[in-house]
Amino acid sequence: MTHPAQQTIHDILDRQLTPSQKKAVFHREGPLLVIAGPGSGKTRVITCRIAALIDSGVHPHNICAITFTNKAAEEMRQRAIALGASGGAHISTFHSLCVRILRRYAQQAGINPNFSIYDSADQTRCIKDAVKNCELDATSFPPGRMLNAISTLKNKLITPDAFSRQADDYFSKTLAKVYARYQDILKEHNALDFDDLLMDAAFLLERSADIRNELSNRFKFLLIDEYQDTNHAQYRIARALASAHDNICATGDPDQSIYRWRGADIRNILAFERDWPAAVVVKLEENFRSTPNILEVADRLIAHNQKRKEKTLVPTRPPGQDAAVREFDDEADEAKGVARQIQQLVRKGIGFTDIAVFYRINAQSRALEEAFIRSKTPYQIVRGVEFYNRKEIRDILAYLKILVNPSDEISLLRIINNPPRGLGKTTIDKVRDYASRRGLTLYDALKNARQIDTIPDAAKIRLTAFLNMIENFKKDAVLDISAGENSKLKIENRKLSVAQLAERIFKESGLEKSLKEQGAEGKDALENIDELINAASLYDRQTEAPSLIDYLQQISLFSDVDVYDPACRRVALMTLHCAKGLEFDHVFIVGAEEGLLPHEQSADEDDEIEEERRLFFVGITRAKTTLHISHARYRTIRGQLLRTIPSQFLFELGLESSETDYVIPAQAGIQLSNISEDDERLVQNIKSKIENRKFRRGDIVLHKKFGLGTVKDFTDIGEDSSVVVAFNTGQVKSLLLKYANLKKL
DNA sequence: CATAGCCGCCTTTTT
DNA sequence: GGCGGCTATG
Repeated sequence: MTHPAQQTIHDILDRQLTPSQKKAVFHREGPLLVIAGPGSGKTRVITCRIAALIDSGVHPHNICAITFTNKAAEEMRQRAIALGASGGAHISTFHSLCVRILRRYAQQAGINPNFSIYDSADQTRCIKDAVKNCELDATSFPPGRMLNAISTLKNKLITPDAFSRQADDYFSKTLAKVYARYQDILKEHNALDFDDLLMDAAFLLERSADIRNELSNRFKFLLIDEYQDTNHAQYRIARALASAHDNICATGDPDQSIYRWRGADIRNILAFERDWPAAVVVKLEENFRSTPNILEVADRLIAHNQKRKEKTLVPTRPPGQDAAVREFDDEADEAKGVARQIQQLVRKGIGFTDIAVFYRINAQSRALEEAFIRSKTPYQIVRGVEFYNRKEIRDILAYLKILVNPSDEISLLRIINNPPRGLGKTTIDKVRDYASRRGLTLYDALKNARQIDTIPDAAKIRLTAFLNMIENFKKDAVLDISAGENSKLKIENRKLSVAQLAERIFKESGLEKSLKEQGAEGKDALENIDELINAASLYDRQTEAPSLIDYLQQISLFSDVDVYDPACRRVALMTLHCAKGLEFDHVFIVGAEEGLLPHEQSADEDDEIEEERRLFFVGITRAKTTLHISHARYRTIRGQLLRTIPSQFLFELGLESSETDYVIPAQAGIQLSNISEDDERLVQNIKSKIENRKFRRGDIVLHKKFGLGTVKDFTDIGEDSSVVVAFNTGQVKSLLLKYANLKKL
């Protein structure tokens, strides 16, 4: 029997795959480890493998592929279908898979299936409460540090109980208490954080042999991409899912492991053969992406990592241009330089889509953005979560979350008096107090508002009105997927789609009115809400069984790269972390300076430096044709102009330093432009910029917010210099120089 | 109870 | 130099 899929897959096999790629694609039963260097066609191997499995008679339903991002999952789905594989294979991230498992087996996992997923802002609120409840000082136990520590524990599947048993010093003991309280708070809110999704799923699978067997037998073939960046919880989940058959195929590259800080454990991939002794190992070392010039640079850099299995990148493309390292005065200059280079590429007929700029930290995007606007270079900043972090978006989403999960106190407190409806702190505190005395959730306490004696009648009426409004929204919502196929039916029964519901809430909650009253100020917000409603209606149309809870959980797992649109003709700007898995013809990496790349927070430990090096390696190996690396001599960090030191990685790439300047070894093949730059001129330039930061009485200055003004006083005490300005608006302000961004005219 | 204005915090990377 | 949170004031 020949069906089209078979034809296609054999075509690809014969014409396009290398022998080692074939070996991975057609490996049938048992564990398989694919160690794939950058640009080795790994993604294609995985999609071909999915197609080949289906082709050989495996039902798509029995295949589970796990990718690193939702974007990668979506792409893989489409590629597999393009190869002739019918849809139906489960392809998603670990987190999405865990959400599905936890919803399906909620009862056995001991959770309510309508759980909210808390992001870092929600987590911060909870941890602050937890620290407060433990009667601790927030300054000695800062929320960020606590959350980090808890996240690390969860990634290692250490429960509060287990941790409190092993805690021996004061900090650990305190942390154990906070961790336990934090978990209780989440439980009370019926919420899980990102790490809980993994931890709860892992424990569920390990505790219940039935569920483990059921899932392992459903997913007879398990494929895990980017295995080098899995954490311990994910490893345990993978092990459980493969337990019935050992048909686990892991792919990855230890040299591209860049998420150690998030709990990723490189030992997972290094120990794969120990965990699955029968594993067949396939190495893909040929690189089909980059020119030998680029690969040489990448190779030379990564060779400096000590803890590494030697691996070579075998180029297959003909030689091209050498990588260029450029030096600039400061970040504005650097951004301008990048924009100029891009214009040159474009003049040669290269499309904006084929160009990307990578940086270490998000804050670096600002200078680039300014330069791109000025040079009219179209760009897209790949930062997806930003949209969902906007105040107005979070507001609407909080209303939606309350509908599915009334226990979600964080969301409830966000909206109860937003827009203002006369429910201030005093009233809310009284309800909270009542709730905690009766052991009720805040939402249930609202239902009893009339019985709370301390609350004045007027406030009782407002509380009830709020509650009625929410209950009213709830009536029209398709909350649940448990209805499954019925949900389309429900929509016919005059239930509202997610988009319609969001729109109704926006109008009837008063949010729209309050934004409109703000006039121009609220204009952006109104547009954002429009965009949210559009995105929701896209969800409604593209999802088989749309439901509010599914929608909310999906967008909670939305990531930065998920917004990257290769089809829009713009230069892509993103962090090096986001760049993983992507490729571009022309790549710019900016800010190759000590403290930035490698980042100062990672400068202490060798392991951390090695990870920074891998991060740079990932960036370099995204480039197909040309690679441009740059650094600036001065950079403004937290409002201060600092002299920088070129990144040690530049020297490892083949740059050597003499006392005053850089010398390029002949064999290194790296061009250093701007080298003839007149140092005198540079110093003048920088000096005048610094000089610009000194003021005298009577100087006319321009401030972004307050406009023109006259300097009344200036105290020059270095970085904390302050300046007193009488603005033409009549206001007299004392401003800290390092933050004020005053322009001398 | 609402609002404006001030203080102090944080800034690495993200599912 | 932005933002949330707190406080003083209306």
